[in-house]
Amino acid sequence: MAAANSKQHRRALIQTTIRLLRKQGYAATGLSEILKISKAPKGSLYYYFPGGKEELAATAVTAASKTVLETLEKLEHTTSSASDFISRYCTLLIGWMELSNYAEGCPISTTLLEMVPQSDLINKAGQNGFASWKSVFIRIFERDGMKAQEALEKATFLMAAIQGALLLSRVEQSSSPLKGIGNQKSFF
Amino acid sequence: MAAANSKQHRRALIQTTIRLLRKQGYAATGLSEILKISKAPKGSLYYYFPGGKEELAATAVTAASKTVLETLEKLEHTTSSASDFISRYCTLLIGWMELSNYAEGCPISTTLLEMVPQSDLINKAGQNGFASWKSVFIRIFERDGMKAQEALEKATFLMAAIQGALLLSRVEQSSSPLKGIGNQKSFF
Amino acid sequence: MAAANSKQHRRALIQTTIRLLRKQGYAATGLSEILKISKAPKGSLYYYFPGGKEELAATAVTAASKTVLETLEKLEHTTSSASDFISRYCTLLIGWMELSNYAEGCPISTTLLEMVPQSDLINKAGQNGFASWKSVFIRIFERDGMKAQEALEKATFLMAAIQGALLLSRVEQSSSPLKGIGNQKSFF
Amino acid sequence: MAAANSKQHRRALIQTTIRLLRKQGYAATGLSEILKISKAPKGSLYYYFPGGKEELAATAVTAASKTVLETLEKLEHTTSSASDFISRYCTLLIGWMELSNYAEGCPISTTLLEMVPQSDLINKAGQNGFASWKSVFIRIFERDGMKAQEALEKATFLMAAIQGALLLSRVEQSSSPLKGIGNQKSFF
DNA sequence: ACATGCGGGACGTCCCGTTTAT
DNA sequence: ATAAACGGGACGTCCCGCATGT
Repeated sequence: MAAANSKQHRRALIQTTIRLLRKQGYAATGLSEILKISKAPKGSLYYYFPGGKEELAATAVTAASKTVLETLEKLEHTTSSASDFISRYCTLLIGWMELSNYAEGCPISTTLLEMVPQSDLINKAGQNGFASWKSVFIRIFERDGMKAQEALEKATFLMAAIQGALLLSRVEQSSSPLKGIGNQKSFF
Repeated sequence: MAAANSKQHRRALIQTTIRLLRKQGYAATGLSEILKISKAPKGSLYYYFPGGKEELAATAVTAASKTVLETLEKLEHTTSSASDFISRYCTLLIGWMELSNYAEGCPISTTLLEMVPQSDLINKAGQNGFASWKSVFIRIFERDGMKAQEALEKATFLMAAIQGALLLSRVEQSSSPLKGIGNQKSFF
Repeated sequence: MAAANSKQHRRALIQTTIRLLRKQGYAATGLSEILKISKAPKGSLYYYFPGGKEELAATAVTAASKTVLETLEKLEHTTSSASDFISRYCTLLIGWMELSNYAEGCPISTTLLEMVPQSDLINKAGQNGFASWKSVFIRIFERDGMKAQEALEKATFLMAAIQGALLLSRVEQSSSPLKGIGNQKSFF
Repeated sequence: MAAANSKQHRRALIQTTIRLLRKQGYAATGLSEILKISKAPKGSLYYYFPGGKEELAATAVTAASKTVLETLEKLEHTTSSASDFISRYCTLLIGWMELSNYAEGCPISTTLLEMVPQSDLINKAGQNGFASWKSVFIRIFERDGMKAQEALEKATFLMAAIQGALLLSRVEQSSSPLKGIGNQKSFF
């Protein structure tokens, strides 16, 4: 029954791509590797993503961003202060990093660093993703009574610190950079 | 006389690799591309770097790290407070980012994100590089009278913030994340 | 109402195929290219031509041959001598070649050279086409009072000369081979 | 011993390509097919022909042209009149066509028809080949006492007739078009 | 009758990173 | 210290089934 798993291949393709991009980045991830793991036929890939690897990757970046966004929003609704939000988010990240042996950090940053100068499509996807996360951060700070301008600055700063900590954490194989953010009183 | 430009080829190879890794990362950088730009003969590459691409890249990472370290040390000696150091460093980074149209951020982070799970050699080179930079940051904070433990934490945090800001800056094509760090009073 | 442009897609498919085969030959002409240009849906192709690409090409060869035949017959009826016929035909061909910048010669010879050893269908279509043209040539010579046997030989020779001249004309990007035939007194 | 068959692979590649181009044309001939038959490693192809398929094909066209040229020159030196030359050449061609079951005509015309509008390299190779053959034809006619201008015209005409006859011969699976040229008194 | 969505795998070409032999 | 030669795999995309509409 072909219709049954109609868009199943498409989904599998995207999910597999998200995983591989997170681990290896764009260039190191072969289409054939994606195909093998996702068990999707090559023809489907070309059918769903006529733009080939680039389009698939951009779609994966968008999808991964959305997943992160959902986590952030859930956290937004289950915490009451920015301080609480930050420390709980860091705890979450630390858990993931340790679980994956510091192999899986931000799902999109590797790909973005590689591809921003080379693919508008992926660049756009990344910008949108980052912007959507930042919106949550901004709301968090505003909820604490901060003014718009200051909240924006703090949010940007927080995003940078987290991204950087994930990067360092990966390279140093240690969660201490992330711990540093959780403890930091710097944001208030 | 081949001996004249004896190690010239080696140098050219490394410098070219640094440039390309910074822009495109590891996987996207072809050996043939390096060869063409550096004008080194193909045989030389394997003569100087028997470990092939991986060894060349690790060497490039180390060399690039050293260049950054020298910049940091120079800054260390021409500033008197951590606050001054940070703001001047950010100004420097902003200048470079704007000059390169946000294309050239940290010279090694892209490569590290790609290769840490796959190459011990490169991973080590990156860890050493990061550690050497961090040492400077620690000294900066200690010079301000901070205690060792606190200086370490601040230094780690600062590194994360800068790395993250460079990343965001590249993706968003804007220097505002870097500006945020310069203005931030968060480190004190 | 689908029936309105019922066979329109079929026609478009054939006409597009004729054009592409003339320019690029069989193998270089992709089904997807034909589909895109003709704006016919993929399903239609296999509905009208269950034999796929081969059948479509054979149909196109037949159709193109018929168009040429009609030109020849018109010329047959508007000229009175073989000599006149030949020179007017060459003038016609020269005009087309120059107009298309020597890109469009015989509409079927490229395809035939490629496919004769590989497709009976296309081979047959080509043989029929050539035979139909030759009939006109024969009649032309007989009209001049030539005997059947001699007319056949002259017709074959004339066909060869024209085909060869079109080929040379294409390669040399010059109409001089065709001019040579027009001036030739060789056929009498 | 790799050095022994140093350029052997190169030679094999070219010879195989000549054969396949003659039979199937350019587009239908796959690089992998060439590789398999010639038993040359894939890397060698790229090494000897950095321009890929196009360069290989152009080289093959040139080589094939030269072989034909040598045949023509040998014939030039073993015949005394143009008439003799033509009839002996046609006899030769007829023999080859019948031997190969009308599968192998002019070694380069199929490729040229396909590629002239698409590859300058191949176009040039073909033009040079054709020109070199024509030179022989011209000398043949001049040797008979013909004036330069007339010899040129006759030579062009003869080339066209032969090329066309080979084409027809292939399509009609019969050597009669070639026989027609041999018998023809048209050239004098 | 006609059209389409979706799927399937085979190659095609390019080029990469690497040894072997000077 | 370098040239010559190698083999593997990347990505693209091609031509073609079967389902399913309408």
